[in-house]
Amino acid sequence: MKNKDVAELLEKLSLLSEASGEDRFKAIAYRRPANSIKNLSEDIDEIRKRGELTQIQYVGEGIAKKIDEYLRTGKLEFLDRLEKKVPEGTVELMEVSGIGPRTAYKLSKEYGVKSIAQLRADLGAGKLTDALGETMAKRLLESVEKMKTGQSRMLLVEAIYLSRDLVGYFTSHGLKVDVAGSLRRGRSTIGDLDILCTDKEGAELLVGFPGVDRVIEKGPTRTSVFLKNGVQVDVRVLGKEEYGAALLYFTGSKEHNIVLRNLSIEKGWKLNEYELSDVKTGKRIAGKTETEIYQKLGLAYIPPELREDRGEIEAAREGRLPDLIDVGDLRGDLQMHSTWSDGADELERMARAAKERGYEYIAITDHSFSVGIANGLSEERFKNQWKAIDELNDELKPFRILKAVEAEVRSDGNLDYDRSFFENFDFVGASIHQAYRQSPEKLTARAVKALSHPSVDVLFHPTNRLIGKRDGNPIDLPKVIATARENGKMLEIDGSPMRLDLDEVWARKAMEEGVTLLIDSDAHSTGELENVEYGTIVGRRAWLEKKDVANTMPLRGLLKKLS
DNA sequence: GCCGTTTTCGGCCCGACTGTTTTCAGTCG
Repeated sequence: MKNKDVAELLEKLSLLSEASGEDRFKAIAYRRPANSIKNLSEDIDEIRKRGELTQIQYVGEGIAKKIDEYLRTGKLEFLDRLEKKVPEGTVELMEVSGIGPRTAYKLSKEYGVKSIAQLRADLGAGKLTDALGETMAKRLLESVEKMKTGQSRMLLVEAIYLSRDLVGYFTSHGLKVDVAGSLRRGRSTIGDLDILCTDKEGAELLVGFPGVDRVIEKGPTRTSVFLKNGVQVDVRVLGKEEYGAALLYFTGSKEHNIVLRNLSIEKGWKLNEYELSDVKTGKRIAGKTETEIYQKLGLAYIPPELREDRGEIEAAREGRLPDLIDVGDLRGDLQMHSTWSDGADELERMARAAKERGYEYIAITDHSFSVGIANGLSEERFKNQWKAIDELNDELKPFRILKAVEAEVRSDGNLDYDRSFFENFDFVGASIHQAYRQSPEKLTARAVKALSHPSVDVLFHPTNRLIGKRDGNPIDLPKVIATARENGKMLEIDGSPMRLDLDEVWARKAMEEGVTLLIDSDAHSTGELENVEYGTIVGRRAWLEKKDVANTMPLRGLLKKLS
């Protein structure tokens, strides 16, 4: 799958055209299709082979030709030419927060700064103060130092906890605030937090938040700070009549907003963070609520999780937005661990905590024996575990613990136990943890083989990614999805905050192909049972409805599906 | 470079904040 490479290629073209200072609209023209291509769930090379590249949103003849050349030859002559026009280091310098194309060009061309490392050294030695002025030089030094410490995006779960602290702080001072930005949309990683309020004190109050390290900027309607943990928080103050427009604007995504603005322009209107208004008369058309603005634009209300310019505008216009799944729809959780393998809490505690959450059932999916490091179970130990499960099931009726396993898919695609032994389980999930550095072909073959095993019900965390630590395994997901569909097997959205796997793009693809999904916690302690909340957010971003997710079914229906 | 039920040419999202090249360009979201 070359989609990511092609998207990066276009982003590079975008940065280079920006840096070369020719036409800033060209830069935009390269960036927009990069975004569409990232959201494709089909291999772009397949699209190329059918000669349909120009059907991708924002790809015209020019870009199609470039993509074609790149995919066929692995290079792009145009890129080489463009790179020669721009001084070495320009594009790299633009990665620094506070450096845009003009400053990057100036620094590389006139002051010979060739890299971020050199920028850091030169700034540290005070060499660039003449070029930038004292304030800018100081600011940029802070920027590059911050990059060095590797501060990047937070996990969704970290952002959720941090936002609770912030909201609590404002609430304790009598202010009502809303969190907008990518957190409201539920992205799997969050860069910074955007907080909205109608109270003028809001901007001032942020400065007094105990976690604040430094104020970046402070105006009457907008204040930005860095917290001690490196996270940027922005507070925006708005009037009550503007609040819906502001919420819409600051929730984004940027791409979604741009489409809304273009829609407004078509109608002779203008949309900004204050209102939807008529360009000619200047008269306000809407602004108090998001719903009102969508309505005036001829659209149904679009839930924040869908606002990514992935077809939601058309769906809203045609009245075919999905009725998104809610975490309360889940009646059980089909992946969790106990002290029988690598969990921190005993079977009984997990079961009682799950029952407490209101579940009708859970599956205890302790590891199979080849995952030695996770204390995987032998057949003998499983038999003992089942006795314990039977006793608990008697006690907790009608709540039901399913006898289950997270079965390791070994390097050759085989599972740990004989087929006859697997028949004792109510539910079997297969996972690839070991030997994940195999070739894409081997990894795909393993997943396909596991999904073809008669006892396997689901492939857990199909790509095995760990957000911020390692990319997903390079498996052929379209093939895995097709295999799951053909064999009537399920795929999982693992709610563990570092996994969230499948991600929203592939979960949506699986759903569209008719594959049933599971949303599980993969909890290793009772506290982690809440992971299903994060998994459900991914499910919502994947356009899933209740009917698309098996663990929304009542126990009886689920057992029927599993049999 | 892309796009078009007014357009195949002439547009391309919009505003806040900062620093300072004191009237606006650069950067960001």
